[in-house]
Amino acid sequence: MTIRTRFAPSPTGYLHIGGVRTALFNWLLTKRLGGQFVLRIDDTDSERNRPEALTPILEGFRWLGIQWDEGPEVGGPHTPYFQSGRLELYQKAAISLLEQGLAYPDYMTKEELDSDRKLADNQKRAYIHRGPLRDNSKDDNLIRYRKNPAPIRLRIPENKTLLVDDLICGRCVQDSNLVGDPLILRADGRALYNFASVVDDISLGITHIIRAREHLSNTYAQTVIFEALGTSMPKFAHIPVVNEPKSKKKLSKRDMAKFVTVEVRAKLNSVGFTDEEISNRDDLNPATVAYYRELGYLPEAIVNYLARLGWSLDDKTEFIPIPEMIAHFSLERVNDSPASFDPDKLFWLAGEYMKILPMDKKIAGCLPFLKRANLIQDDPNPQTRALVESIISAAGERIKLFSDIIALARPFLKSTIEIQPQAQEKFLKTPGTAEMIRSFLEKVEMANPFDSTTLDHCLHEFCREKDLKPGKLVQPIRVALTGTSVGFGLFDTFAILGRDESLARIAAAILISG
RNA sequence: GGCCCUAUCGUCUAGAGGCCUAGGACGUAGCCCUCUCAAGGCUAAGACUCGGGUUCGAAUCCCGAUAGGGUCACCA
Repeated sequence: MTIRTRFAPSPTGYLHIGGVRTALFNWLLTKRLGGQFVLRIDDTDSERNRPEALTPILEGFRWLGIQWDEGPEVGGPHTPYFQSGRLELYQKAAISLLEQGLAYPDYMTKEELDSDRKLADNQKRAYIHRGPLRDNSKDDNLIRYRKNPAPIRLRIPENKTLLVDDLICGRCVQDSNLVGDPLILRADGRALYNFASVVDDISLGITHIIRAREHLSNTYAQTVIFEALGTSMPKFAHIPVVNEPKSKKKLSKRDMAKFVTVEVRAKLNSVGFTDEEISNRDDLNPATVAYYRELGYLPEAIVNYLARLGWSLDDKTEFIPIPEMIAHFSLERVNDSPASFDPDKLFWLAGEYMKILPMDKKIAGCLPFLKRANLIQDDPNPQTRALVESIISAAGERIKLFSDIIALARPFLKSTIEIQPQAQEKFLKTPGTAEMIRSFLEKVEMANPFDSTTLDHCLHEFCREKDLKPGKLVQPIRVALTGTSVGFGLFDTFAILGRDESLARIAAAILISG
């Protein structure tokens, strides 16, 4: 029997980092063992459900390369893969439990429940719900329900030890007397997540349920449902949660707004997002995948990073391409304790993947960022493309994120450069600089051909003649050519700019300098 | 509060009783290389939560304390 796993997101409008990791572990195990990975949409809560909120999730997974074998848009033998389209299934299952006396209708009002809960709270004990009809005869319960439909609750058996054999947590036990009777179906026939989830897992033939640790305590009640529905238990693996950076708190979907700090906002601004867009889109947030995509992170880096968050290949390997990951992934090497999300390490990994990215892919990745920054046209002509290529090539390993191209390429794609005030002060305004640049300009004008080798030779010769350290000349020239004191090799810079533009910029700098 | 889970450098981790004077990685600091930056090379600081056992021997097993987290919804 092949394994079947699933990931069941609710359509929230964004793909959460923690969720992706859970999905990834499911996917990796499935690929490793050769089975099907199912995407199922948990949209039972109609209030929260917006159809357009699904697209970002699907797009996110596709971008990451995590392809589902069954689910929305790809279909499969168990269509539909939306819980909203499977309501009948849950209703049937709930009624069948009712008929067997394993569930009962509960006519308690919200007010009654609330006051019971409050009472328990005041007495500092856990509230364990037991509806009045749980021990009533099943026939009578059925008659009452038919006459007057009410919410249906599962009848948790008394004095039993509920057992979850977890692939990661080991054998976990819970006294059934400490588990309240969970609601499984609302009076209007809509199922609740914990019930719908089990019914679907059974109907979809899910063999391994890999999910976040926070679901472990739900699992005890779910084991009762599995048993009541007459199927064998799937294998459970409750993976540790992802914590906030440098924190012991869960990286939660609630309260995500706090991650949009001034630094985050500045990064988003720098790739062209307005403050308005940032506040209107809830996926422009470091807790979502879209954020990293918009900043130009390579998807492979995110997958690699997330896989290593809680899982390790061995005692030293950090860089693990996806095929390798699939070949070696195992639940045995998933850690037992929560892990904090570390943006710094993700950033480093993004750079590592960028280093090995072929040039054509690098160009393809950079172009959209240049367009968004209005540095090139929508449909760049061959000359522009060639220029961009030479810039990317000269930038080398300075590009870690695609968005890095914006700052790096700006001096070459704009006809007028802005000279940074500090750079101007430090490298152009110092005494004697104007004269030095002027005489260097005279020498450079003679350079023929105007290429790296000749210019390199020319500069070193000049420095020897004037008894100058190359650095003393290079920095002012760099500022003259690009407006900043950091950038790529000076001769690459000359070569990209070309003779005329280079000479013009140096001449302009002499005026500023002198 | 009840119940459950977890506990190695700031962070991610290796470690399944002797290979551990605890290894790697990110980050940090310093040095080297160098036309700046990036990359690269070298070096440094930096951890077994605490207390009891078990054992010839414990980061590793057991118990307890402590701390953190999760969960107790007509949310998913």
